[in-house]
Amino acid sequence: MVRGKTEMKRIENATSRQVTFSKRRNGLLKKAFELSVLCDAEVGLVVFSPRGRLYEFASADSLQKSIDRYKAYTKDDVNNKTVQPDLQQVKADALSLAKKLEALEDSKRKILGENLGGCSAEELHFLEGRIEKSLRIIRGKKTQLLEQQIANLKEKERKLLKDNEDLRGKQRNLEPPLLLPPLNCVALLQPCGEPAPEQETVPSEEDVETELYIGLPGHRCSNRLSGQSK
Amino acid sequence: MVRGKTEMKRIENATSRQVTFSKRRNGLLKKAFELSVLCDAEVGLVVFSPRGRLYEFASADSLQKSIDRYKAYTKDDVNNKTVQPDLQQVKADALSLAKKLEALEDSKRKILGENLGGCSAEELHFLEGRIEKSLRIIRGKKTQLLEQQIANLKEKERKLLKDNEDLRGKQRNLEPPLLLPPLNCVALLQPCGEPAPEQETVPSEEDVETELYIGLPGHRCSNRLSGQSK
DNA sequence: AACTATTTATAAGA
DNA sequence: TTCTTATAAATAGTT
Repeated sequence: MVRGKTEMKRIENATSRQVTFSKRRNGLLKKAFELSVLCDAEVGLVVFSPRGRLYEFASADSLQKSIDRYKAYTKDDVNNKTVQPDLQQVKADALSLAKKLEALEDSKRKILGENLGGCSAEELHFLEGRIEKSLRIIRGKKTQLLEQQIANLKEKERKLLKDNEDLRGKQRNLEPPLLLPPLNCVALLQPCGEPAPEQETVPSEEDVETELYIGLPGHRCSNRLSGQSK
Repeated sequence: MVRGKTEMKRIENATSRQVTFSKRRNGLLKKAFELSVLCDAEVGLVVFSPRGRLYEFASADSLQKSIDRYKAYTKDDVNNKTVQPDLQQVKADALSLAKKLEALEDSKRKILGENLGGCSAEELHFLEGRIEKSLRIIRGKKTQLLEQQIANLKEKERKLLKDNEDLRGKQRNLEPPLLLPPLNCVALLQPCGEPAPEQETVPSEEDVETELYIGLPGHRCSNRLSGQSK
């Protein structure tokens, strides 16, 4: 918000995070209060600091009252207490996971070139090597994938060309040629707008194409028409 | 807050109150979100408009989760002042952590070029860019670090050379010169007495300066000496 | 909803 | 933590 916009992501430095938390928590509580007073709204707010401390605000008599109203509003009271298997174990698990997570996050950040503050030259050198290797692998994979795509496309193209060839062959057998070039302008324009299937033929005469561009600016039926002209 | 501070009391005009409610509600929700992201805090917020409509925000998986945590927190506080999160909470936390961990591990693997099986070409391209950027950052940091080391070493070298020089100077004072080239050199060299090794005497006409350069190749005392020679 | 003059909030530094 | 300060954000009143 100040001295350069702050990125909307977790503040890495623990101290600034704590300071910012204090300030913004106060700001938020204040805003909540103001909203409730100015606009006569009921506001309930809970904030848990990263270290588990609770801060709350309620414009109603109590936060519980707002919670109850919330429950009533969402009309569910899923508040059942089940058995308590060993809590200690689960807590230990969670703690361990949290530690792993933090270590992993740190590692990832370093790999991505963030938060390199405490790195020695050796560490940086190691990272560099690791990342160069990764880059080679990724590029290789990418190239491979793209080549595969290209191969697929070529194969498709080949098939389509073959199909076209076959179709053209059949059509020649069915339709004997009707018209000759100079006359075909009239015949050409008439059928435009009718959804004939895609056909492609080799345009042998230059005048045909020219004729068509002028006749139908913007919606050249050239494919179909030149096809039929044959 | 603008065009004259607004009094902190209910806005009487119903329309302004409604408008202000909209604006400030959004502001409050935004602030709540920012606090949770920037400071890694758990925030739960409910707002009921004067007409009873509900607006809510929760940084946790659900607002219910934050409410539960609130309950657990306050209950513990009442009971024994010890933060003892309930089992459900801890289990949910552990589950959530485990999921995050898995996602992060996967992400890191991909960044390191492992496990690229399911990646699309776009994804690979993105990874590539990300990693190139990282490589640039890391290399930059490394270069910077190495340059710093070099600078430090040079500084040390400079100091050592100076110390040497000083030591040499002192020594000259202690040991009267053994060789007495031209007369004027006697006076000159006395304060600059030298332990033999690098002493060459090539007395010539413009002797003084020449004399000195030769005497201390590389670390000319010329300043001091030539100063004296004047 | 958009604008804009001001007030607030707040990041960084002391 | 608290104060200061420069600057980004929020927003009251207006259109």
